[in-house]
Amino acid sequence: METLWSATAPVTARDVQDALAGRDLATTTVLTVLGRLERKGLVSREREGRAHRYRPTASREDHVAELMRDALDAAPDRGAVLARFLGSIPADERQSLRDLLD
Amino acid sequence: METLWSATAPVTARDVQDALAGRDLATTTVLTVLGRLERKGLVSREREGRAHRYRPTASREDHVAELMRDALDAAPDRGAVLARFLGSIPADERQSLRDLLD
DNA sequence: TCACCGTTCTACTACATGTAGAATCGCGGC
DNA sequence: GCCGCGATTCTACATGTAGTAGAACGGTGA
Repeated sequence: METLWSATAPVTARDVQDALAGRDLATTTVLTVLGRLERKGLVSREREGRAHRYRPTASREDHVAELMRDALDAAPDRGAVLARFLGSIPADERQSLRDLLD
Repeated sequence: METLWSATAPVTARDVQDALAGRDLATTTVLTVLGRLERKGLVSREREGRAHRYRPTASREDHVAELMRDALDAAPDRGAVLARFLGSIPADERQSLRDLLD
């Protein structure tokens, strides 16, 4: 996912493999993982000639925000969770939140 | 974890088993799970006679808040995540956040 | 037509989780 | 002093997911 998110345009499996050259992965490994990510709805793909181009279905930021909401949804007392969450982040981020809320 | 969080006082394995009577679990099953939760630091226990009493190490709210932070920490652009997060929760919760920030 | 690239199918390892039997350990009653 | 019984520990099996990759297949350009 990091590779897809870092790319500015939809990438091919080959691109991903090249981007992860340090890990020396087989082509099929990359394809398998991309296929699983597609099954999970994290990426979509479109045919381009013989190959496919893969793109994330959501930005990294949207994805993380969704994870945060999923966590929040797991608690009955959402207000209490939010209070504790606010208490656990740096003060300057609390300020950012204030700004964002205006 | 839900059972432990719902309890007002530390509980024994037997208590958990009774609370989950609908699932008809073997005693050892409950003990195994409690042991694994302890290994992961989610519960602590103290001896009481022949048995142990288990308690969550964090409240459900603290736990969920921590999950939210863990998610947030996975993103490079925290501000962007927070912005999207705010946009994805109900308006009245945004208001709660404003109140909490004061 | 044939080699090759990308894809699909299948498979193996490692690990987490849900479940539970077998073995053990210690305390209260006889 | 010994025994039974409840609580614990150890071990084990099934299932699901993630990481990895080989084998087989299908279309396209030379």
